[in-house]
Amino acid sequence: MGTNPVTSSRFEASTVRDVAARAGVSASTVSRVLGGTYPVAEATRAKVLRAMRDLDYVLNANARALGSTTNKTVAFVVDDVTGPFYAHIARGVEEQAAAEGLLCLLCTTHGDPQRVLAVVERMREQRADAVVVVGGAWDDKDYRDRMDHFGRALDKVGSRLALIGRPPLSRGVPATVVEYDNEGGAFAMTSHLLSAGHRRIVYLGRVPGLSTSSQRLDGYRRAHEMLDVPVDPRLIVDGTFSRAFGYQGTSELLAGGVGFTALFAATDMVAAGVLQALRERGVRVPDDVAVAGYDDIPLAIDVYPTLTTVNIPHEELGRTAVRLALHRDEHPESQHQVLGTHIVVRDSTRRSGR
Amino acid sequence: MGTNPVTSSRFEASTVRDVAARAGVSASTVSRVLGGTYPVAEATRAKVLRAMRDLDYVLNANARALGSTTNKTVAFVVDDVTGPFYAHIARGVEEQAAAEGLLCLLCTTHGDPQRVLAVVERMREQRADAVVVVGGAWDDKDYRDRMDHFGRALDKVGSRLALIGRPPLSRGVPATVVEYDNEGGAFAMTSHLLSAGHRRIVYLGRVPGLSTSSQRLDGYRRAHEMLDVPVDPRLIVDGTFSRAFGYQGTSELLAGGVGFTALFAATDMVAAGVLQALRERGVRVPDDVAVAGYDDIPLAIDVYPTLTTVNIPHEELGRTAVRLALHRDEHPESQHQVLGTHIVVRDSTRRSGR
DNA sequence: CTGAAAGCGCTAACAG
DNA sequence: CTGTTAGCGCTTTCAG
Repeated sequence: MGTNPVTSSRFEASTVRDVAARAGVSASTVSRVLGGTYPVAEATRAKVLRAMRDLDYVLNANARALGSTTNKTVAFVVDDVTGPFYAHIARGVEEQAAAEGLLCLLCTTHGDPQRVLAVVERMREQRADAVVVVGGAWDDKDYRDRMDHFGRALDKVGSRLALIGRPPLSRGVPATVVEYDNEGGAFAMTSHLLSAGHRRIVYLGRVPGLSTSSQRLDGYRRAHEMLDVPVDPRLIVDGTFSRAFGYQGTSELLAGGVGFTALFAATDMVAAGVLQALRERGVRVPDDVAVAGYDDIPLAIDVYPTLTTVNIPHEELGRTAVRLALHRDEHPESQHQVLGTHIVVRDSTRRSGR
Repeated sequence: MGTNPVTSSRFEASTVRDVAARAGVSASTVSRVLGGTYPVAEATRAKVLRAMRDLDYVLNANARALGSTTNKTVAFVVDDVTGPFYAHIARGVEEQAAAEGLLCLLCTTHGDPQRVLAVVERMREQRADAVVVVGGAWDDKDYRDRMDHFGRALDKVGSRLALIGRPPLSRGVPATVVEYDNEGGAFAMTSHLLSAGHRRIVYLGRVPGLSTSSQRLDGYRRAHEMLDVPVDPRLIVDGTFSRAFGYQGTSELLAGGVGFTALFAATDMVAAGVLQALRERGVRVPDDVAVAGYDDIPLAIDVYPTLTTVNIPHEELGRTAVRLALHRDEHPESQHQVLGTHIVVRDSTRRSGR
């Protein structure tokens, strides 16, 4: 019974045929007990199982996938796994994939469109069951044409493009789209700020041409219109979704002399930079300036003060995208969904006095 | 040239044979231009390439993998992608895999040993080139036996077990191990605290039986011995690597009346909880209590005050593990490496006055 | 340089 | 219930 010491030579792995021979049955029978989905005499099955054990038989997934149309995998394509925003979506994707018995391939693109192309091509070769793409979408024609192409290309090999947090593609392009209510979240947050009496609210980190950004800004604007509060254009500051920009943008804002009592950061990461900049300049939050973020990543409760922000159902986005994409034939009508967002009020907008 | 509108029926994907027929050559020739690694007349190659384009030919990775021994994938097995600690290692793994032309499979186990077993089995079926496992290792025999088994089992199908941040397996078990200097980092940090004059340093979040934990505690102890500073056993507090424990453990400590001037948290996450608890009780950091963490995750610069911690080369761990595992035949001797750690001093231990 | 033929390991009709 | 017979799509000798 004792395991053999140190025998790490490269053995030929045993195959169905080897198992069949040892069990004294045919290869098909072995295949049948492997599949489990076919009647096999209990005695025979036992013999086969035993032979498998003895030979340490390992199924060859490639051989199985060949012949079938699917590879039992879903691909998750993202700029960078390192961002908490993406990491949580990744978890949802992985969990749903696992629940459906599929493996999850992780592909990063580092924002390089060229790499996205390569990745999609690679996934076609892999015959991935679904390809989930998440990350900012640019509102230009080139971009949409390319995504349209991906949708069709994947469909052609029986795979499926699934988009998270991006606007839908052209009509008729086969793809699954799961969005979250970007505009609504921004509207709710801005209303929260306005109803606390703020009249000069900075929107920090607009990224022209990025769908996520325009939607959030739309919400910001609509809330102002609702209450007939004019928006000073100088309050809307262009930038990027980064901590560094949050810091720098805030510093410049303070130096620039544009007055404001609240600051709505484009993302929580931006807000983290904002808080640091304010702290260094002795601006108190929320007493001097209220601060809000967007995304509700774990960081939001670790910064000081804890951050009021818009919650996005990260994991559910991932799970839903995978589920819809895999079961597209059963629910062809619900291939475009918009999940809800809601604000979470914490200390960065909660005023003690005044 | 206009793309055809909306034709999303399921076509039979074309095969090498289809391409061959259209190009007026044999399947082998097509295969040869696919491989690229064989002389083909320029004219022929052009014809073939053209036929591929016309037919939108897509290689079938499964068919290719069958026949060859490898699937061109490395698997990354982790408790939970969501933790920044793991996310950064994942990035290293993914990057190195991509650099070597391999795909990266993401598998999560949620700390369930049963799932690890299932995952490893699944990876054997996939014929993954390497299986990278990261996360705490338990110092018991059962655990080691199981990992030994995995190492051998993977080896048998031509794959490779790669461990990150875990102690090596039994002698002779084929596996790649990349550790980081846990003990050294803790030693350096504790020395830093001791040399600042602290004599009562809490170690918060010891997890009995977890290799990472014992190594860190060893470093803590060695630093004390070095300076002949006795360690009050009450200063070493058992717990878990979580934010929640950091908060709760600190609260109890403050209530318990055990005096201390510095607190070394087992991880940055724990430290985040510590800082919150201290702040709520009005204990000033670093003036009343200095706080240090371990891991140097991005969070460390977002908490207030910024956290002094031990840096771990996350990405390099991932990259190195993949590189070593894949090239094990070229460098059989260097299959166990220990990467360095170093402390990063920030505000949580930087005293202004006194 | 190119074609014909055989086979990777498994599954899926068809017959028994 | 079980064995036989064909492939799945690609690579790879082995001959031209």
